[in-house]
Amino acid sequence: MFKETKTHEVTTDVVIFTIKDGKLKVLLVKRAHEPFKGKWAIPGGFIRISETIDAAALRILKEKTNVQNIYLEQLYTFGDPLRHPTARVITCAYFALIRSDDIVLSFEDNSEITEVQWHPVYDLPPLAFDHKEIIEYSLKRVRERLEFCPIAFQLLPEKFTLTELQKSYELILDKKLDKRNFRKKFLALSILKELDECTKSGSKRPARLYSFNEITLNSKRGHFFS
Amino acid sequence: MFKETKTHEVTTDVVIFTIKDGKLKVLLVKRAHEPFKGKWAIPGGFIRISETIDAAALRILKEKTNVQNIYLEQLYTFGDPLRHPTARVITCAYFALIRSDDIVLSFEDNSEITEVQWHPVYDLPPLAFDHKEIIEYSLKRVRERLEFCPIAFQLLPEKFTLTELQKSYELILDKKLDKRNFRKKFLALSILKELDECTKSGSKRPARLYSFNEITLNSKRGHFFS
DNA sequence: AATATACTTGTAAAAAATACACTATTTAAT
DNA sequence: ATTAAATAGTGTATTTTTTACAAGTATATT
Repeated sequence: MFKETKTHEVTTDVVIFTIKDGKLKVLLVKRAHEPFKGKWAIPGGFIRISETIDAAALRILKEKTNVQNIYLEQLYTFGDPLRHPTARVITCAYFALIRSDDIVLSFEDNSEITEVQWHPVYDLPPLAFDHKEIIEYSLKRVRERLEFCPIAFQLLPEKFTLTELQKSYELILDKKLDKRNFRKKFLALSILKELDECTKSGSKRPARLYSFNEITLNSKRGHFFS
Repeated sequence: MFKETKTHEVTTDVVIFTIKDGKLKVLLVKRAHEPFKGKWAIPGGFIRISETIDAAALRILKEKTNVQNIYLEQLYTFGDPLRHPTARVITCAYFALIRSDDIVLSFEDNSEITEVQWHPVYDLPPLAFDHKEIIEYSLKRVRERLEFCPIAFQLLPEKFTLTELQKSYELILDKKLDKRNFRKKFLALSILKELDECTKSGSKRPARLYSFNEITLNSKRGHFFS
């Protein structure tokens, strides 16, 4: 199919999750050019020759969201020769979790992209390349991580209620959890700091606010220790 | 450090584990050329332009061990620009578990390699590139897998005793396990088939032989279901 | 004051993990 | 034939973890 002399191109694609409007969403960009012109895709780009892969993924993330210092983990490297219709492109995929609040989506005008937007992960448009598979696999990985490591806090604001925390778990795992058991388990982990504040009662009974203690995330297959 | 026009090279390296002489070992090759001439390294090679990454890893594995149909899982992609002293080489690392018995190590004469040998994983020689890190990370991953998935059977012969199975766990986890609890847990999993045979008493009391029921391994982050 | 809504809390049962010591079968030596 | 040495095999009690499950509390609205 390809001449053996042709070289590989190496990219990184970043699946960026957030919670917004009570839904779990991923960031997608609309492609300006062929292949897959007009189709939605995960943000990505070429890895520069003197840049680590992590740095490339961070750069992509920052270009689109202007966010730094977030949880970013290498997911898997996808390299089927047929994944790109006209070239051999190996992509090292990452996933990230961010709070969507204080984020302004952006893209350079002269770019490969005509739009940037959050899409509900359980209701995605048709995607370019193998990006559907990459997102599904990301979701699987995030769920695995959640079992061992409270990475969901990356999706929450600094101060949050236990109900919000539980909701983020439910969105990711896509199932209901028992409220009392959830709270019991989390409080036992002693990674939560109970604050002296409550929600300013948007309505109804105010809820206690919590924040996370500093925890150490090891981003290369992040397990955590408090 | 590199001109941005220079292209990446993409390789795959495979950490191959086995149990031999009562020790957990990895397969290393001695490099014939610079860089790291004469140093031991994990077997690896370039990914061909129309080959999947999995296929490339299998090819490397087969070249050195002539083994096929074994557990092979993508580990991580290492891409520090400084990991190779003179080029930008991104490597997609895999690990594999094989039985060393019926294996004849081999390498082509006109090759990059002057020797192929098993080395105890807890007593490694100095290694080329970042291969020490890659092996350490493999070991971490194998241990993680072992918690959920009895991949250790890949290291055992067709028929084995429970003591041999336990020993393989102890070698990988590098700690002693309780004999009764180990047996209880494994028998409860009902993935073992008790055979009507016993060891032909090399000495002492003969031990019951078992084999594994067919289990499905999902090699892309293999979990298993019996 | 009554009502609606979301917040908070505890206990009992089941399941899983752990700790722990003796008997059984064989070979080799006397 | 008896004994010693080596490895195989087995069960129970305790602790820990997970699960299931329902009623009272604080605030805002009417």
